[in-house]
Amino acid sequence: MARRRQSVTIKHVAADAGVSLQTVSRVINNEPNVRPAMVERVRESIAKLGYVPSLAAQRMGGSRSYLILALNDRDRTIADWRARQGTDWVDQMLLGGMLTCARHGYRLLLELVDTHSDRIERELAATIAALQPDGVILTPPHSDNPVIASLLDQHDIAFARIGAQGGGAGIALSMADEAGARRATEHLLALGHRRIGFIAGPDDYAVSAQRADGWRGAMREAGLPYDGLLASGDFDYASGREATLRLLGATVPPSAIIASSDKMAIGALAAARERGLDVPADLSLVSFDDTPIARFAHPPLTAMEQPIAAVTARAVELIIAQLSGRARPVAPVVIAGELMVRTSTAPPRV
Amino acid sequence: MARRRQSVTIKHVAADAGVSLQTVSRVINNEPNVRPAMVERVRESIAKLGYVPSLAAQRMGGSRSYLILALNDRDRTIADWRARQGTDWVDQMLLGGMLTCARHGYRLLLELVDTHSDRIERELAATIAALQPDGVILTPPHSDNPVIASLLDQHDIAFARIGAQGGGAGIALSMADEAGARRATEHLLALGHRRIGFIAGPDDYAVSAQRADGWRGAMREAGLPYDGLLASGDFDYASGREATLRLLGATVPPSAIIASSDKMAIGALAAARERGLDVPADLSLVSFDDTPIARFAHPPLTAMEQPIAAVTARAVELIIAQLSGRARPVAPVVIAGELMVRTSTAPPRV
DNA sequence: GTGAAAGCGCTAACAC
DNA sequence: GTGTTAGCGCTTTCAC
Repeated sequence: MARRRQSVTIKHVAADAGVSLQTVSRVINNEPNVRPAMVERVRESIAKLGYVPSLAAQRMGGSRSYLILALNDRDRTIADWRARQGTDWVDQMLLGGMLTCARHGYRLLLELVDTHSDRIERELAATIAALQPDGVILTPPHSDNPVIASLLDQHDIAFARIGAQGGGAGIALSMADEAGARRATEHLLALGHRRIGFIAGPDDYAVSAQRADGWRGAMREAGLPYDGLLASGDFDYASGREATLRLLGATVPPSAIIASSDKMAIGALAAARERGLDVPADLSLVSFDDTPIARFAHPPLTAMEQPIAAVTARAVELIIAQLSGRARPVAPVVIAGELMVRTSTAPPRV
Repeated sequence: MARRRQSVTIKHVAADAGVSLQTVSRVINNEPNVRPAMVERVRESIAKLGYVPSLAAQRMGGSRSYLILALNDRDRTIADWRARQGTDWVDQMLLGGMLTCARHGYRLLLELVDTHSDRIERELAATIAALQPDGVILTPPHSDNPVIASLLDQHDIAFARIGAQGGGAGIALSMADEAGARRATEHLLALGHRRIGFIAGPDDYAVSAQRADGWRGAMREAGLPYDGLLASGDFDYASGREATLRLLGATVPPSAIIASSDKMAIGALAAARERGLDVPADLSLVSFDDTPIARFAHPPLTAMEQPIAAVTARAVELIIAQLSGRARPVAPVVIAGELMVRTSTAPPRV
């Protein structure tokens, strides 16, 4: 294999414009100390020759790689891809992240890492060594993993934690999960529901507790009891179905249920059907995430949207801002989703 | 910003193992001319120090970047992401491509490029200059773009063309579109249909013609006419609906329709409903792609699967094989999808 | 089989 | 303001 060389390098541009390499470098990086006339001349040469700097060389010379990693849980991501159920978390991240990166001359690279493994530290260290990313975006459940956070901090890599509470290193970005659950609960309360069940997600996801807190808070404020109305699952279909069967088996079953994921809500729908209950006439259902599956369900599910694209876009912007020397926000950045009201919710039977 | 340096470099390993840089390099790259004992010693040092070579430095020194680009159409991809209809082409590419790349020490990077633009050449040249990928995977409609092919060829970059016919540079990989359309048609013929309509895709996609040919071939072999049974769309919902209304407006309308995409099939479903037709009782429907939307439709659609993950995985393997000096396959590599029979197809009314 | 030297394309540090 | 110098971490070439 022949040595693959750049066809047009900074040298060619420097020669063409009759300046030094350094001046060209300064123009490329929008650095000060270049006369406008020079800038102009260099820009012309760049355009004429079609010069584009090599990412690898930029990384080698300087401190930047122009690479931002989107770290997702390997098992869950692959399982979602294989299942082909329309889970579009990754797509929404790419939508928000790639486009925003591109606007700033960065690239977003998706990386899958094994959460539950004790090898995670070694795995991530290897990725960092190989890629030398300028920034990393952590998604649940990685967002709340202290091992990852301290490793990134050690390496002095800017990082964002999506769905995380504030505190600790990194930029915390929240999708207002507690408020969202509150909003969902209030929607049901407004419809006249009094017994509202809640299916929480797994404990290793911080958002699980946040959502449950929102529901509890809204119930409390409405002066309603919530004992025996909480069940929990693992975000997947089967667990949603089972949790629903448990809730419906109570002596006074709920007239509405909020599930912490679309998939659990679909499981809840199935459970309701098994029990001969009509949704929404006998049981109202609200889900979280608003992935395509929620829209395609019958009936279409009322769902709390997760503004993943917007959050990822913001995460990229904040990382790049931090790279440019601006301070990272201390308080968590909150980007709330909307409640998409569809036909799985209705007033309870009287 | 402080200069970001590698924590463990080839130098550290060389020092630890008491050998030269070159010997370490040889071990990393599995090159000959190193005694087994040396290999062993170097491997131990690598493991002990947790050394991982820097991609950027590997690219700078040698000929490889260990990067493979997956080139997708920008507008269509973004539109699909925004629509959130469960289109999972990108996900399936990542599933097949990322995992296979990882297995060989490569990374897959998704890149969106504007197809229709005349700037495509410049845009792609810039991407090549910046990233210096070792390989590129072209997806429709890029697969059939001669400008892209010749540019990659010039730069001596290995590339695969998914959904392309053979001939020309690059590795052609086909999902057996003609055979698939034939298979879909035969399925309907076996059910007893005689008038089978076909909604083709847009002309700039080579697969459009291939699929139409498969349908025509099967009809011809069955001794059936197909005049007035062909309509065409742009792969999207509205065009599928309109094409169906046209086909159903004929004096002797079809009893079955094959749509060249899931979205057009959903449009066809809507059109049938508008005309008061029941699917499958009055009209059988088969779609192409088998994205999640086909499964979630009512009734679930019989669909020709596109084995995108498998094809992408194969494309990565062939590109890496070519990089290692093996010859690229001359004939197109064919990976056929299966016909997923669901409840949108049934015998015609007698 | 192994090592020393040169260079990939770029930027940081420093001189002017 | 601008140019010069010295690397970054690796592979290639060529000598031994």
